[in-house]
Amino acid sequence: MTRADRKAQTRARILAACWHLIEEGRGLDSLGLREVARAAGLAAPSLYNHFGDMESLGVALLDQACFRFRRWMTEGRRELIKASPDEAIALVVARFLQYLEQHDAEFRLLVQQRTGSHATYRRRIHHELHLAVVELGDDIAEVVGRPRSEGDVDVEAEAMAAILLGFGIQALDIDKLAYEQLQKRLVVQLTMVMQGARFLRAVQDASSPGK
Amino acid sequence: MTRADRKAQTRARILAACWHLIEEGRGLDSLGLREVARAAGLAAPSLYNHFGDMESLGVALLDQACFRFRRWMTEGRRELIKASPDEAIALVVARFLQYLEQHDAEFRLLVQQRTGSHATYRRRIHHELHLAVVELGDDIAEVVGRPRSEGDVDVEAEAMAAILLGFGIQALDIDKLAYEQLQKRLVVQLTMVMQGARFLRAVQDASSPGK
DNA sequence: TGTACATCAGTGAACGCGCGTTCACTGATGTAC
DNA sequence: TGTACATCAGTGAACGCGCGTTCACTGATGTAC
Repeated sequence: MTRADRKAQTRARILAACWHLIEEGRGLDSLGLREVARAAGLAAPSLYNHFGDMESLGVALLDQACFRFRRWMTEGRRELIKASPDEAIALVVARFLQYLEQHDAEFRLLVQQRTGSHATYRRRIHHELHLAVVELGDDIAEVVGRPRSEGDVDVEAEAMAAILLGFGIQALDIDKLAYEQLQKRLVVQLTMVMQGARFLRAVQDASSPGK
Repeated sequence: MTRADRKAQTRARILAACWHLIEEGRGLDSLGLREVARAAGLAAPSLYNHFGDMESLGVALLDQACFRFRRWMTEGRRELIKASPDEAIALVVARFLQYLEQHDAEFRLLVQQRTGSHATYRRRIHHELHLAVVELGDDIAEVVGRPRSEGDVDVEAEAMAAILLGFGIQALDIDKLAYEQLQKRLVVQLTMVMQGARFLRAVQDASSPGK
């Protein structure tokens, strides 16, 4: 095993140690250098061989979280675009719920830092969420069989994303019973957006007929 | 001026100093005891005459923020319940935008701590937001002229609240131009929810006719 | 293949600093008689 | 109203602690000849 391999391995061990701490409920802001080093089985100064400072460690963690989130949501796209509108909502919800169950620490980190004190982190997350919204908009355009004219599907996708995020944030703090009730409401709320968007498109078509 | 008055005054000065720091972009987690004392013109240990520890200072700040938010949103209710559905959305949006412009530091604190590491803070904020959602649900029930049966207006209100909060969070980080574009989308998104909810009520009435 | 040298991941000790909190004390305000 | 005492908001000094970061150093790995 080459030296570069060992280094990459140590770096991965550091990040894994961070995720372990985060899964125990810690936030990015409260992760201490020595604490991370200890959890990774290293002396404190060794971290500087892998990250210039604590901030770039934070960036690395957020990049991981963003990447995994988007990959997770895009992996379901193939089934999505074949579905009917109602099925599509069920698919998106199911996929998102799975994500929350399997990656709740990452999700918590994302929504925490989305409103955190660190502008660099915030911007990165906003950017990634925006990309996710656009992709969801693409899928909606497919499902309803429309070209994505004037970005109006993005408006619909953004509303759905806000509802999904709001649900996820609430889900971080509730027990299983409340969770299942909330879940039913989530589907209803997304259906409201979908039906409302359909209504608005119909109104728009009526006012400017013949394309 | 009595001694109790002086004490209350000092307490208010401490809280005001905190808000001043928060308005400069600071978060609750990074507010230091000495820093707050300095900003309030006090020696550090004096804070302990007013707050048992830093956590209860945080609670006091969040209580202020929650109280002002709810008061702000409920003060507009009188006009709201006389409005038509479309007017109602415009009124809610206008009121919320005013709140954001005039209390953006408080709003930032609320959404930060809603997902923060401090469970006490989170629960308090969830509770207050839930009350605000219920009140919005009451107003919706008035506007659409329905009894609030089975809490379905709450589902609608919750969706709208999620969209409003999502907007507010994005608004914390964008320039004026993007803000105005986002604002138009906000109205459209809330309209989607409203129309979608109306559609779902119609479906429900059709499937169980005669009450 | 063997040797001399360069690289560099990891280390232990130390830096200055601010953290939240405690303590004994001061002195003005309030209270009892 | 005057006096003796109690209360208590505010203070300066000190507590132990962990923070992020720097530095000179070690020793194994990699490289050039």
